[in-house]
Amino acid sequence: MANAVQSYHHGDLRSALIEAATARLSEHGVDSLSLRKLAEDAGVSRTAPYHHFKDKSALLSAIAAKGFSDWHTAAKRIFDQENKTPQVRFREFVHEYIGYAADNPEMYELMFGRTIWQNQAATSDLKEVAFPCFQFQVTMTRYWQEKGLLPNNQDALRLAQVTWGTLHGIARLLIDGIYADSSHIKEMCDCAADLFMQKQP
Amino acid sequence: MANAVQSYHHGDLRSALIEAATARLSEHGVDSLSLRKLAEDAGVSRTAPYHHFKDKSALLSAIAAKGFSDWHTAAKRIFDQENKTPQVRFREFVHEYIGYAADNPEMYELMFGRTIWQNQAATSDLKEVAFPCFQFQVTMTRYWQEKGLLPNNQDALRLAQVTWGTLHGIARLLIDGIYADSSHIKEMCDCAADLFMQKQP
DNA sequence: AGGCTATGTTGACACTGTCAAGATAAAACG
DNA sequence: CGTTTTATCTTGACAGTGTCAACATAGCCT
Repeated sequence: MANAVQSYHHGDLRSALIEAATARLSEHGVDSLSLRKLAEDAGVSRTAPYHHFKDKSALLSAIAAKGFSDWHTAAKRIFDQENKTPQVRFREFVHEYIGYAADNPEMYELMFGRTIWQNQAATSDLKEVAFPCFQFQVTMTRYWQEKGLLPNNQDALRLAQVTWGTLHGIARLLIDGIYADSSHIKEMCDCAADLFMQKQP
Repeated sequence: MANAVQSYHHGDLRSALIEAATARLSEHGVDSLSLRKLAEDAGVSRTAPYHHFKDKSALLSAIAAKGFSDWHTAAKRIFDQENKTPQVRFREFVHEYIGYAADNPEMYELMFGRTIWQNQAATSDLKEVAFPCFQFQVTMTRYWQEKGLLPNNQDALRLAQVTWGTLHGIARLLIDGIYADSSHIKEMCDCAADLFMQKQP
């Protein structure tokens, strides 16, 4: 029953809420996301969402989970291009990562912001999607180490945390508009890639 | 009149608010900071703070400004130690930066979080303190380039954004508890420092 | 048919930031 | 000194928010 319009039971409120929230998120930001408004958008009463999500944080986690899943597949797509050299793919990955963050600032903020992670507030649901995503970063790092792009004498996990940290940090500086503006994204990405690959062209 | 206790006029409400807010910040986090509670703590009515701060964001900016000022002097202190080699100082700086963030997570979150920066919400007051702080990062980067620690063929600003981005990113991953926990801080710092200095010991 | 469960509703509560209007003290000025 | 201006603080009010409790409805299972 996907199209019930005016019945007592909505039919698929959970999906409707996530969809409305995702739309509102990218337009007005995570701070303007209120359960009550979302409920109104979906045409239900204020407390209806509580039958589908434990609380607001759980709704946000569900949205973020979708984001992680999407990003994970995007990352894999870049990483698996076998017709390109590891160097090229590495550089592409850097650009794509920052690009994703710059193009979806509110989603990125939600996914990697404290809102859903602090105080062990993360749903187990969320963790199940996010952790493989994090883990993939380590897998890629190990590969880049094997290919000689990154120093081989460092622990892969540690190195992954640092390289990812770099991308994460640049992304956040850009998103929050702190001493970095979006007109220099490409230069920053190349600078970071060069720095890591220890190859100054 | 610094010690008026029960008079109609508080005497130095502005300072009292900042002090109370700073204390509450490090204990309960920025999210639990409410103007009303702060006012109550200071023994004044709910709307009294509005005669000293345009709005909540202005109060937060004032606190952050203090944080930037403190950090700036700390950074200068490390950078100016002439009895140590640039290498040692660079490594120390990395450790100090992450250490500061790890020791004052809520303050760091406030200073470098979107709360006070988004939507051009930053007070000019705040900018005046924060920008020299950012600028100092560039100055240091240029110095490290001259000393051969960092690649000399990169634009100093760009390189500063990347190196600072790295520290910022690691700090945030740690603070938000995303795939990095505080028991490996030192290893992560050394890994980052090694990566930058292109010196694998 | 009857009951269980999922889902939706209204009412209520305790919060929040912020504005408007009035009260009071201190400072400035004649 | 008195008066007026200004800075500060107060109460009242409003529109929001997340969330709980109690109740209503509809669909599904036996």
